[in-house]
Amino acid sequence: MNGARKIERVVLGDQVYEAIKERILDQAYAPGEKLNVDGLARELQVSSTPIREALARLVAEGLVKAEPFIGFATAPLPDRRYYEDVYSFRGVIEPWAAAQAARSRPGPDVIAALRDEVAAMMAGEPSREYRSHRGFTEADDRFHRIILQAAGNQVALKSYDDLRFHLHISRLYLTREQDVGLTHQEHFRIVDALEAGDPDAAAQAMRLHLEGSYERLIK
Amino acid sequence: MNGARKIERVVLGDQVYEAIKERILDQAYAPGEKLNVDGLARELQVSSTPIREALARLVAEGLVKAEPFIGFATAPLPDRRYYEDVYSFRGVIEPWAAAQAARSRPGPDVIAALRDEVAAMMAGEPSREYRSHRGFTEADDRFHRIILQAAGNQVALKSYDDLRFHLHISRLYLTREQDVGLTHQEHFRIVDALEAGDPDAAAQAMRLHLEGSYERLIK
DNA sequence: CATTTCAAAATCATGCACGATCCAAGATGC
DNA sequence: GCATCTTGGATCGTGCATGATTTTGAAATG
Repeated sequence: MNGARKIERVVLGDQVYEAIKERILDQAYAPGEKLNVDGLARELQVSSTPIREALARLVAEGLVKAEPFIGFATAPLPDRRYYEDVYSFRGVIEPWAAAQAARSRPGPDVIAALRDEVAAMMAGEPSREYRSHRGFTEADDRFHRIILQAAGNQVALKSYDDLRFHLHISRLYLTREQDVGLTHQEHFRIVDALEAGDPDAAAQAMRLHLEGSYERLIK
Repeated sequence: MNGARKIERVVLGDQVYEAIKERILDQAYAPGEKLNVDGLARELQVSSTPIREALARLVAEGLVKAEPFIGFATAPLPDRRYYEDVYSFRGVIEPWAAAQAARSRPGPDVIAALRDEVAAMMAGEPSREYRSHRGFTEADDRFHRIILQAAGNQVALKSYDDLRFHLHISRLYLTREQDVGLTHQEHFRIVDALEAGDPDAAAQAMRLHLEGSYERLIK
């Protein structure tokens, strides 16, 4: 027929979910801060049911913790050990994904999308202001996600998505000015290897990038 | 003070969650079957609120799909492509995890636990009956999980847990009598390599086991 | 006077019943 | 036979009741 636009049926719970999620990612709440259901209901002008549904979903995503008969609270800031584990895990998955992506000979659209994200990261003004940091980390996030997507393994992609939000929170705090240049170089090498369709080079470039990221994170 | 026993706080939503989850894993519902909220509420003698909360959690775990204003339904049976992706992913994570576990020199308690699970799989009578198949797959599941745990990476462990339920469903259907012996041999080799603390042998044994599992699954 | 104890009230999470809204299917009309 | 309308049934959201938790505040003790 035609490319009919889908009538987006809006469920209240979804909107509440997005609203609360954005607040958490924006650091509007301190880590571990208690989330009052009735209070959120009043603030967002809805009943408590959609709030609870949204919070339940956030619990499943790991952004919120729930204690029976006590309530919800934002997830505590992960400890150093957790970041170790995250980067070990990424150090296994992402080089493999980069190799898979290179093997599948990514089309020019994928390469262009990756270069766009790198450009977006470079376009961010060197500033300590919050917004630009957020733009940087979001572009970096999308960069890595595009590669996972190009690898064509939906299970790996989903497992990466589960980590994204946690990383996002930490990276908001930890992006440093002097490290930006190194990050760009590493990203360029990855894109080049993907464009060349060289699996080994792509895996190696990704490995170096993640090791570099981790070094910059923990120092 | 003392080793006070924890007062198990019972939230209705948790019990409903466990009840529905067990039903799904027991194949009480066909894949894709619609889940009526009011019906479940009547069956389980509770209101619709705990039902919806439980279903929301199951949606987040991927066992249930939700469509706005239409309702909940059990997740459709994954297609062949999905299993391909799962085993590719496991083929990356689990050999690495086995190597990590071997490197950390697992204690005799871990080795004993692994041998227990292998014994549990062998103890299952050769039968087509449902219960024994279930026992087999659950022991196999625990076997792999113990190794992920011994690797000491909580991120990898969580990502494996996300796959378990889906695998559980498929394996219920697909365990074959003549394949059991091969599985045992592969498991033994893995345990031996772990006990010897040989990372390369452990990774290789795990790789062979997963390749074998996949071959047996798709034929 | 400072500190602990204990009870009562306020606060909040949880569960339930009801009304509103929306989708699906059968009936009606042309 | 096809389009439209209506009815049935289910989902979604609200308000309220209940029970658990936490805090407040006053009395009692060292």
